[in-house]
Amino acid sequence: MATIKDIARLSGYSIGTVSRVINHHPDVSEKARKAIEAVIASENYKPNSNAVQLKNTGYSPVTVLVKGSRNVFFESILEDMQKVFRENGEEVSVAFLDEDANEVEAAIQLCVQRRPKGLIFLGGNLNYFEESFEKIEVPAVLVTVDAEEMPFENLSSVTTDDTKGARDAIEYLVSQGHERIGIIGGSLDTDLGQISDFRLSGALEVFNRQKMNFDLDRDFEPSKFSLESGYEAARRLLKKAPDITAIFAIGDMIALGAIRGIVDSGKKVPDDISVMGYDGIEYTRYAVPRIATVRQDIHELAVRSVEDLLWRLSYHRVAQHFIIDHEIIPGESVKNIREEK
Amino acid sequence: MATIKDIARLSGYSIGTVSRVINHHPDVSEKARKAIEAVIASENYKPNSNAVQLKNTGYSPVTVLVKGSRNVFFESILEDMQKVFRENGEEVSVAFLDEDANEVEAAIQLCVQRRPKGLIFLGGNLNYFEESFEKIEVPAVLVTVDAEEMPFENLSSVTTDDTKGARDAIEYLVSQGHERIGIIGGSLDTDLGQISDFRLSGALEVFNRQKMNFDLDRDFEPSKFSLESGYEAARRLLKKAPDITAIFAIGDMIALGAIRGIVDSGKKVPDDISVMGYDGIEYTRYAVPRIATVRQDIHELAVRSVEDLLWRLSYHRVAQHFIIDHEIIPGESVKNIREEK
DNA sequence: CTGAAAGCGCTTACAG
DNA sequence: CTGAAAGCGCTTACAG
Repeated sequence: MATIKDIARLSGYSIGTVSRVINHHPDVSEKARKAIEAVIASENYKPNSNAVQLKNTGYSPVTVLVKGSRNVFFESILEDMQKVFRENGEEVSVAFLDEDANEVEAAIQLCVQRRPKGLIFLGGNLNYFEESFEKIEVPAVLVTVDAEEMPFENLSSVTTDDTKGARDAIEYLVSQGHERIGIIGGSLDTDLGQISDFRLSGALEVFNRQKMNFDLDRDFEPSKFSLESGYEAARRLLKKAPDITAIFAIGDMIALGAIRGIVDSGKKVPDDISVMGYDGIEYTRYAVPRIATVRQDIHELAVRSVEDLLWRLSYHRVAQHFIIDHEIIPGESVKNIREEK
Repeated sequence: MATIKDIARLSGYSIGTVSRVINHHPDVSEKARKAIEAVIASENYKPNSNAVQLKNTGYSPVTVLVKGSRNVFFESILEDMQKVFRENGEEVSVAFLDEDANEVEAAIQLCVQRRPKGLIFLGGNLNYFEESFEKIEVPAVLVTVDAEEMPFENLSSVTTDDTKGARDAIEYLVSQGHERIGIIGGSLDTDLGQISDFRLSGALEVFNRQKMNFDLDRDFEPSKFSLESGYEAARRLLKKAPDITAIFAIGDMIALGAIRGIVDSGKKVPDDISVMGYDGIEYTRYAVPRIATVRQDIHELAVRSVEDLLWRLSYHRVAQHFIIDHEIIPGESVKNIREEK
């Protein structure tokens, strides 16, 4: 494996000069540059990144911390992020965490060991950030949770407005004539810190404002963002609240599991129960029935996050907080029951 | 950020001794070990991995190269792999490639730049391996494609028998009374090198052996492993071959897309058209209808691959080739049309 | 514009 | 059992 020394020897220049052409320093003669580039090409030489990083104050590539490894929505964003990194010639490293891991502690560990030059959190819990993000010094972006209220100068965030998205979802169901609506997803025993908390609270807002009949004990079932969990939750919910006409699942994976749960309870979607999801993963457009959902702009979430980080890596920009649009996508899974009444 | 120098200074020992306790060398006095470990703990010190790797002949963590970034089946395997790595205290790095990228060239690049100590290929094309795998010197495992025939001593493989799996799938459809079967997935214009090629050829074997009515031009449609591609392929296939009673989609994602395509063509699954998938991703068990598929043992694929690599990293074992079981999972998406005749 | 030299944080023979 | 020193592959002032 060729090293910088080999290139120096072969080209007849010193390793210092070789290093300069590698790093595109201006102070190199055209002649030297040409000669050295030729040798680099013929040897198929690439700098050993360990050595490079050791010198460059020890910075390794940006790391994306993905919270929840079977999360199709996150995976879609991740895919787009990688494209943007690639286009900009930046390496990325990806680490997957459990859905209920403490991502900030994991990031601190990672900073100590590998010294990434930047971090992207795909999913996160604000409570963990509040507790210990101060120990992180590199530029970071929190994606899908708003960090505007956090007092950190090195933490940007890119999100949709989950509270409003959930409000819109419930209002959409109401507009279709639904008055008894159940909710699946998230949990009640956490402080306001995660996506699910915001979506839940948005939904509750509408119920309160419109003085709708909604009882947390009866009309709500907690669920993780998984098919299995959505399935079980739907079955439990139907037993507790047999009179609901619609279910708002706060994630599309939950909605998919819920639909199977509803069917296995002997009911039909949407004839007996309408189902609305959240996120807008690709599969909602192919399911039978097609699933109504709150679509987030996945591409925009990815591009904004990566570009913000890249800018801050190169220039001393301050962290920013972006809100990305969402949109209600009607679908076959929600029935308009207005006329029936 | 504490360095080994700080630990040496604080503990009163030399950096050499500190290094020895970090790496669990035997030749350290109990007293020194205790003292140094205490300082390490109190400083929350972790070795800078760039420096470590620079020295250790420059080896960075194992890298998993995932071919196709929206591949739910691969993602499930990846998840299990990460668990096994974690249990064994090994770091992993993940890189995603396009479905039709040349994974071997990508790996060569990666070896030059980052010097991973081992590689796992999640998906791959044997033709690329044949062309250039010889340039790779670290231990590697190819997962989901059999490399038994390849002449490489540092390449293990862990697969199911895709040819046989496809044979079993077709035989299952035949046992349910289907005689006119269409196939979606893969392509015709490649040499035998990828998963899709093996599955396709397994299916064709049965058609030939049983002298069934099957015409590649009429009864086959190429497709990538995606919802969209499966959808389009199913619609085209139904136009060309309106008399088929079943479709074998050589991947579950293709099957899911195909079902929507069938429905949008005005037909019902399974009443008009039965659909059989391949892989056994979680969602097949939650879809409506539940999807009949060839289930691969995802957990076993993951565990075998990682354990084989870890063994070979520590001991000079030779590469091995494992065949993992598969099993036909009946499902609501396939109708038994025997009695109808 | 170029080279010689110091140093990034670590490991590992080599002495003792 | 321990320390001093060389060296991994690179970058970057410092001279010239």
